[in-house]
Amino acid sequence: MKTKDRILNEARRLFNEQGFGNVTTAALAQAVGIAEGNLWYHFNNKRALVEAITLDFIKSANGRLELRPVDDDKVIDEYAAFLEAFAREITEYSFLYRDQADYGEHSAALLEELPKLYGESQRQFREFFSVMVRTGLLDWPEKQLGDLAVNASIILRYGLEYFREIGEEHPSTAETIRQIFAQHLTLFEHRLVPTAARRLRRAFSDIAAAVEGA
Amino acid sequence: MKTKDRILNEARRLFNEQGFGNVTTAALAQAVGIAEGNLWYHFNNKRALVEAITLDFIKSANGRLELRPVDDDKVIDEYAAFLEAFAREITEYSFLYRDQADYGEHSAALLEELPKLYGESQRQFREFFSVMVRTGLLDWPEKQLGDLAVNASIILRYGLEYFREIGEEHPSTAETIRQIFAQHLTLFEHRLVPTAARRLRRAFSDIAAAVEGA
DNA sequence: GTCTATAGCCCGATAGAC
DNA sequence: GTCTATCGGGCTATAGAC
Repeated sequence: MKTKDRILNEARRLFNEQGFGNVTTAALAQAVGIAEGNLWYHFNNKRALVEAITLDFIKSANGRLELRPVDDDKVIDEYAAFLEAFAREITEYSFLYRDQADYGEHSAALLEELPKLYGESQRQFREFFSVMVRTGLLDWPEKQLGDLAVNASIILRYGLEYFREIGEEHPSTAETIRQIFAQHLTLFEHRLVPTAARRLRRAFSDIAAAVEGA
Repeated sequence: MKTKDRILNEARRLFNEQGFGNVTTAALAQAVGIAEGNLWYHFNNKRALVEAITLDFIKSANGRLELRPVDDDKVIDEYAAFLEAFAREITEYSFLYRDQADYGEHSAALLEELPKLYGESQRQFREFFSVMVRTGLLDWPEKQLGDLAVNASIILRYGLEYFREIGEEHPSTAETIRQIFAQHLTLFEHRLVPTAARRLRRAFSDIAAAVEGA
């Protein structure tokens, strides 16, 4: 891999792990295995790292948004695949949201994209739920699917932080991911046909394993 | 107010607003209206500020935890009062959770207290829901009240951040508070008797107004 | 109890050799 | 494309006058 990409990967990893402000450029250079001055050959300043990672994030999010329900018979599997992509995205780019106060304003590219990303994301959740309702798997008033979509987003978006905060011991990240998926499922599991609920819970284990490998 | 208390209030306000790492002691001293060196007379170092604020937080949280349902006929009003206290606490001490990576380890006092605080907090939610179920206001399986309590905690704890992130324009903090209360209500509103739902929504407006004044 | 002056450190970033 | 050497600046914290 090119040095520039190694820097970006390591920066994203460290920012997520320790917070943007807590990662010194010296530590980043050391982690990459290059001299600190070499960073400034590839990027003008620390802020430019955020801009570059943001571009990757937008690409990743737009790819995830394309995961729509296409086959009614497989909506549960498709939903599970979508959740996996969503969880990956959240874990891989969490510092972009979390540390905004730290690195300052979002890049212009992200500011322009954000409202669309959030709006589309809500619509994406609603679409999956709609298909579940239409195929008789989920019993939920169409009018209230929007609220359910918001609640699901929040649980998935902040679940990792929540379980970290409450300090429960977890054997692995995979186990925590599985836990927030299970938690989001409790939002509507009581209105889901039992076979669908079981299939989702089974799918979550696979997702958790896949995310852990990342 | 004593200088020491003015420092603590201003520090908590600035930390919440800008993040612990982004508040320089020079800026804090200026905001309080004292010389920077004077800070180090009252506190040994920046970290000591966190310890002191933590003690206030523990006191506040333990006070909030005492809000239990006592009168079955007034459980909705009591629940609303509890939510108000919870929202205040979250907004007044949010940096303690959010910026932990920034200021390092929690104080020993908080580390010892945290598991109890979270456990009691879940029990508190469950108790209110239990009374609603017992008095026929809420139709929910007793077994699944724990999940509902977790979901409610997450929505209330991270709702402010979520609505800030998605960048929706809000006329005021009070309006956002009202919005996260309404959002958490959608978790169980469809199983709540209509009169109770209406009373809660009305109570939220009062809460929002009260929090705004803080 | 509050102030001024300043020490000492670490950070992000630059210059220039190779 | 990568390195070493170093700078200016902002930060936390100390010393000591008042």
